[in-house]
Amino acid sequence: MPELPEVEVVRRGLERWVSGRIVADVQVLHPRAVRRHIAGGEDFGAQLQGHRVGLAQRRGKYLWLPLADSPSAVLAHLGMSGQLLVQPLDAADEKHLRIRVRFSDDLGTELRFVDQRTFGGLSLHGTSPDGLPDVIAHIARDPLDPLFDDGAFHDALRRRRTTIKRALLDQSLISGVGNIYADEALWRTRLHYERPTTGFTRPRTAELLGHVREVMNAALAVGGTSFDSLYVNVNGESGYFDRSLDAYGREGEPCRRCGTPIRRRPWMNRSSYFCPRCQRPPRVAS
DNA sequence: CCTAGAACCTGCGAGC
DNA sequence: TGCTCGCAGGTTCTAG
Repeated sequence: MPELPEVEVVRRGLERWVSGRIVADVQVLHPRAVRRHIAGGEDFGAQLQGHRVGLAQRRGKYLWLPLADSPSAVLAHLGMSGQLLVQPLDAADEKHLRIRVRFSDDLGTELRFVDQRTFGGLSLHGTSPDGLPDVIAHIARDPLDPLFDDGAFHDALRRRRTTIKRALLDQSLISGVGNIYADEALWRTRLHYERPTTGFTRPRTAELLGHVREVMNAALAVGGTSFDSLYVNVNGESGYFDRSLDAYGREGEPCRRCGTPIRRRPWMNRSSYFCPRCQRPPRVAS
């Protein structure tokens, strides 16, 4: 489910409720949840035991917990339906509870990875000197990262022979953008999702990036309050979804700029939402 | 090398 | 009621 803003909310929750604690015990309840940990669930738990968790980090939609005393980290991806929850020890197990992590303190809470569709998962990996888990070296910086290079992104965009929404979802070009925020940023920029990237001008790229950042920051501002409790709740519903979306999920509803009904088009096994008047398709679109 | 499409899962709501 | 179909916010592998 989650895109960058939701994952960042989770990261903050982990930093507050999990960082600094020492792992006592790990239970892997579904093998698919650790499939990226090649050595398997037993090994995953054994490797974590006794280690102190460092400050939670994030790049794009990936987040990780460095082990304070080793050059490795627990990498997490929420996939489509993943949640990381901090729950009281005696709370009933969630239906789709996949991994449980207990700590050697008396705070009375544990970390749970819950995931219905099992596209997400946890795994342990070595980290490079800058702290990045080695398996996500190909993931680009995200647009909220101060070191994101707008000029390099523009150049890479023009080099690609593809269309703009595909490029926005390509995590090796720019990370953290998913289907919702792609549609939202494109609506704000008045760009059709099938616009070829080749002809992008510098100002157009700059405008698009500006809107990507705006929509993410807006979502972050709303969702950022939901972790201020005992629970690290990711379950999406940052509150932003219901109220503030201009394009995504609004098929048939009037465009907030021009009143034209928003359209939904099947696209890459999912959907694209756009205003047919504000976001004109390219002339030679297929 | 690059790009487009399928595959990986489970559950929910709509329609018959 | 119960079945099938379409749909869900992601990533990765493979075929061309």
